[in-house]
Amino acid sequence: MVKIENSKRTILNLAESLLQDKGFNGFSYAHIASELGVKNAAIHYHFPTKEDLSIAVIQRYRDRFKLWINNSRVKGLSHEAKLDWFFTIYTDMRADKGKVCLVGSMEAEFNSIPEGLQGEVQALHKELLAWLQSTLAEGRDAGAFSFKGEPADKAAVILSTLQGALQMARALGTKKFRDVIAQVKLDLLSP
Amino acid sequence: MVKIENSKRTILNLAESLLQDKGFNGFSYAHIASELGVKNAAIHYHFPTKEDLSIAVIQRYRDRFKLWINNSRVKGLSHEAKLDWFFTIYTDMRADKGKVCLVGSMEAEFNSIPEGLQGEVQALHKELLAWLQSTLAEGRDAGAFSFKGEPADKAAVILSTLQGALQMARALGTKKFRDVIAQVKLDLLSP
DNA sequence: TTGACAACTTACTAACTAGTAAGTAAAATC
DNA sequence: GATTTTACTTACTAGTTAGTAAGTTGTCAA
Repeated sequence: MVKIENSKRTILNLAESLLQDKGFNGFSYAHIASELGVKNAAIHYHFPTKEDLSIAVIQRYRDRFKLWINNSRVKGLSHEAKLDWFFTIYTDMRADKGKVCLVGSMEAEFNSIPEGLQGEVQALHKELLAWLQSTLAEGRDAGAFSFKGEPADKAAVILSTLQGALQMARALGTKKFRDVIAQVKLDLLSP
Repeated sequence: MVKIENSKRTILNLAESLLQDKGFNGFSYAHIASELGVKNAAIHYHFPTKEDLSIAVIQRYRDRFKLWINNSRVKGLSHEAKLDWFFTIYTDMRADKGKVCLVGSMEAEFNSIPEGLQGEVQALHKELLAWLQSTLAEGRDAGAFSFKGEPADKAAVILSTLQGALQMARALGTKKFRDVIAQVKLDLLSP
């Protein structure tokens, strides 16, 4: 018996990576198992079903995001720096083998993923939106951002843009992605 | 032999619908065949491989879009009405069983679709961007739109937003989608 | 030292996948 | 009226899928 340390975490890492790379219908237990050098059944031992595994990936991501935004390092940033921090989450994904955000990946195949997973995706999307909304609201009140309309709507626009731009970059390249980020900031920062 | 009139077109319609609903990895020849009341092999007769079929769907969509934008009905519209026409393409998709745009669907699973299909998706995305870019440029020159930066970048932002918003709507509902459209227009139309 | 448990492997199933080859019947062409 | 072509069906293959059941082995606690 070859022991892999922290199997559960390693499986989650690989599953997250595959979800962002190929989507729910594009990856299999065989992919994970072969990459890990174990048999399919070993994955089923830790996560009985594909739904269980995918849900665990999203839940871990939700926990991680919650930790980040409650961390004093992020809380202490200026309004503009908070926004930049959020954007780096997406630029980092793009830099990491052209990954796409989990939410976008799973919403694109929303109608062919299990119900429990749909619920997790919905919850994550709401949490991302909520943070961005309040960050935009506070930033505008403080004079750091300039935009018309409701912070909730502007947050939905910006999050949709980031999600779409990561996908666009797969066909049209990273330069296009960077241009989008720059344009979003231009729209938001100058008066 | 039960004859289906215009089989080829009917198959393309169904395949397009399935691609927008479940994505490339989420649909099979069996889905199409059963919906059509024929056997799998009948689909293979018209489109030998899944790649052939998917490419044909995108090519037809590209032709359709080219026809639309060269049609005098669209060419004769005001700048604002042109933008509204473009937005209705997406609101219609949302209204039609929560479909997602072809480009977004296939870019989300870009790394697990055939190469030839990737090329078609890329070509379609470029064509959509090109039209939107020139529409934005002309509209701003004429004083109908107001935005900072390059039309090419603003077009990439708006297209990414629409693409992301259709996906977002699957988890968060149609109201959120309409809010995004309204916000994009607010950002673009008022001075 | 024993026995329980964790973390696997082996071996399997049933369903589904894309794709093929050969046959058939109606319709169009000659 | 004969022949070819079109649009299928039947029957199949080889590979992949998620998932299960039973057996194995190293580790650790009592």
